[in-house]
Amino acid sequence: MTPDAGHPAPSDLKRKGMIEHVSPHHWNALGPLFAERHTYAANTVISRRGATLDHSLLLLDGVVARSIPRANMQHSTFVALQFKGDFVDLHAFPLKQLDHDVVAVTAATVAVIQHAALKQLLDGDIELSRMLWSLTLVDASIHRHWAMRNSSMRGFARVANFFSEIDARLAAALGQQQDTYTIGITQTDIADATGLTPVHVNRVLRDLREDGCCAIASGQLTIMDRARLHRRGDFDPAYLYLPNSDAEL
Amino acid sequence: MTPDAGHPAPSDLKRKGMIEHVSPHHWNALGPLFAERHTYAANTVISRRGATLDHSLLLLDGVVARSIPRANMQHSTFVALQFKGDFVDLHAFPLKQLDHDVVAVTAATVAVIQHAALKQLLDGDIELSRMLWSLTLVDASIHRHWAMRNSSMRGFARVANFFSEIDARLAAALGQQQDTYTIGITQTDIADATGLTPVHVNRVLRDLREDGCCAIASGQLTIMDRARLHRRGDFDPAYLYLPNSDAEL
DNA sequence: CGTATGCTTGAATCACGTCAACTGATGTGG
DNA sequence: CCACATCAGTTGACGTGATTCAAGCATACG
Repeated sequence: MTPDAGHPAPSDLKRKGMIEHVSPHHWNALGPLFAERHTYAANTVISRRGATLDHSLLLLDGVVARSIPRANMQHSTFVALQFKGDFVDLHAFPLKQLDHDVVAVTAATVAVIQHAALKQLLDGDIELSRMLWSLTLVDASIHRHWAMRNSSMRGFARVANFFSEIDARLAAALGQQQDTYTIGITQTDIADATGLTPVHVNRVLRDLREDGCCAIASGQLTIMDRARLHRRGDFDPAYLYLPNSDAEL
Repeated sequence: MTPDAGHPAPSDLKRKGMIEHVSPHHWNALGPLFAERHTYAANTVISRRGATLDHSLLLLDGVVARSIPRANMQHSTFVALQFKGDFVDLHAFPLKQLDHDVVAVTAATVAVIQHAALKQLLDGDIELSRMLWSLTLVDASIHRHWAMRNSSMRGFARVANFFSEIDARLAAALGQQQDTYTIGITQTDIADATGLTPVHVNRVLRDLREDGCCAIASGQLTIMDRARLHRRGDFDPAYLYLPNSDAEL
């Protein structure tokens, strides 16, 4: 119960973003378990579908995608994007087996936690266990939203909604809303995430720009008119269960 | 540690389907907590998006959908389907707030567990907690697959893959693979689940029938050629993490 | 009976995919 | 340094998968 006492986490480990679902007190216990750091270049595979993992990753910087390769290969679909402060593959702790690839979309640095160490901590801490459970459930909620978005929204609204989500999540990760974010994703990445072709994404981006919603150039996302963007994308952030947010569902 | 001793669960509570992820031993403790039963008529709402729940449901019979209503209303998208043996909204235990509607697609009967009772049990049982965590993670894996399917597969393959999943999950729920299942869903339901229009679903169903894959009539799904269906739908069941399955990812 | 619901089909339209060519920026090796 | 390759982005022309609108036909039901 001693607040903010004990071993301080390494300086690069900020309790910012989705990880805030873990209370400061519990973070004191969890943070120090992230012993290693790793850096991956853009467009490299971090873990492969089917691999058995004995560790999980907390994303410190960059963008990581969970990607399901299609049978024909060549092309794969992103089923989730992770930003700083996100657990990338916490679900591998209970499940062990990955059902998707984990790839670094941009250069990315992660902190590694061994499942053995995590298990030891969680075995004695039912509250923290439930916080981490909740973290994976927020992921699931986002998955549901992605399924909805890519199933039932047309290109224009779809991409608008996608950028609305990125805006909201990056704002949470950085601690404040901004008008421009440096994310470094390409139009092909957006295509993989939205289920459109790169060519069509390009046209939709032009439409969004001309409509005054947002613009993206060389990996820089600029929100030109947030309210308008949300309207176009029919966006309601409730499903993100943002920490420190009093938004009602 | 006493195997299969203690309070027997009510006779309608079978440990069959996804709930098999809970070990028989733990099921002895969990089963009896499902005190009530409820029955819902087809096309009725069980819980609304945004509601705060103090209980969760185990589906005993029928089909239940998790549905995200679109802004225009009128139309909604299914982001998950639940069959017998599935927890419908276990994620409401840690999260409390629902991010989607829960609707009975066919007549459905559920068993109710109060979160208070569940918490009391889980606070003292870290193993069972982790099993239930895993259950929700399998849900998440299925969500990811739905996102992939509805994002990047064309109508024909999409519906073929959808039926492949239903086949595999119902086989697990019933304890054995069958060539025909009585599920009672309409073509409109299939449209909501696959992100196609009911008219197009109708045409795709004709194609699947004429191709010799499968047929669906008055709620009866008939698998005509499973291998062919899987090939057409590019189906690999690994993502379902089926209990008692030694399938590799 | 009439009305509602689910299924089926045709014709027109449109959103999106495909193919292809071209640009500009960056990088590399001879 | 230039020749060349590579990759992200852009745009045009064209084809097609899917939506939309519409009509018709069943079966079930009050």
